[in-house]
Amino acid sequence: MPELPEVETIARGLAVRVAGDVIETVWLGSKPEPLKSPATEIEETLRSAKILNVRRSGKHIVFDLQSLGGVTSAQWIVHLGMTGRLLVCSPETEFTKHTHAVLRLASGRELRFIDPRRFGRLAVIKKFAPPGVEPLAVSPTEFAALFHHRKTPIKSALLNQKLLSGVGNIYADEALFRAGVRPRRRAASLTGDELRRLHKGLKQVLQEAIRLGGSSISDYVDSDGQEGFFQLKHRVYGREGEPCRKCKTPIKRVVIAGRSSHYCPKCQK
DNA sequence: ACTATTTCCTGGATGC
DNA sequence: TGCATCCAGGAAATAG
Repeated sequence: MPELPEVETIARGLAVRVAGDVIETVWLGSKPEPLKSPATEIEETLRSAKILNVRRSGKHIVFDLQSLGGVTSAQWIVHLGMTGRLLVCSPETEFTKHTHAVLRLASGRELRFIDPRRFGRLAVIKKFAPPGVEPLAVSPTEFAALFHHRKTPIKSALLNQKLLSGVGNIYADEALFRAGVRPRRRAASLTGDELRRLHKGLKQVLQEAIRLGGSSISDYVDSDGQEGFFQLKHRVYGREGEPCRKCKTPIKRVVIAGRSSHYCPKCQK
């Protein structure tokens, strides 16, 4: 389940592999396609475009494109959803089920979009702007202001992409543990000190996860097929009933807004 | 303007 | 063993 660190890892890997390459042909699978822009618009924008760069914005992968003559620029936006993958491979590689898009590159390779659960989305746009602020770039003051007067549980607020772009279920739980704050606490009820700890904890957990190549839960792998290792460092996520790494109290799991949330009842207030 | 709930989607895990 | 049911969750849509 790609969140910010996983998307960052994938985007970095893709940048190394396909930046500078040119998209020759575009194939989009039969309906229902996971498209946010009309299929013809995606085809026209991608065909004959040069990939200048690949990067992450929130949970989105942004391909910076330039038309062959260098006349126009555009962006191809890929959201991986839960199970989306972008694979760089040779044309001989066997076609796996749930392949929704195939780009033939001038280098002779293919860039394939595969997504069994079809929560992923493809779009083209002139200039992408994420809905919220970047968790790794936001200042402590800006961060605190996001939660001012919000009655929703802090866990839900962290997941709200209009506030912060890129935080998902794993890293929200992990950041709350590091801050010592329970997920059900109303966002507005957090003290200045708790907000500072949450801001610091979130940044730390995201940066450490990026360093370890993300968390490999279910079938996540990066663009090289490599697994991440951050799942070994999880302190609460997926550890219901297991002892807290700090105080040995069994980790609790509750459901908040339909999302499972994990916390230590002793370390988090 | 917010907040909460439902829906989409498939594969793997679980239960009888 | 086999079949049915449940569960995972990002984000959009819907309801309150």
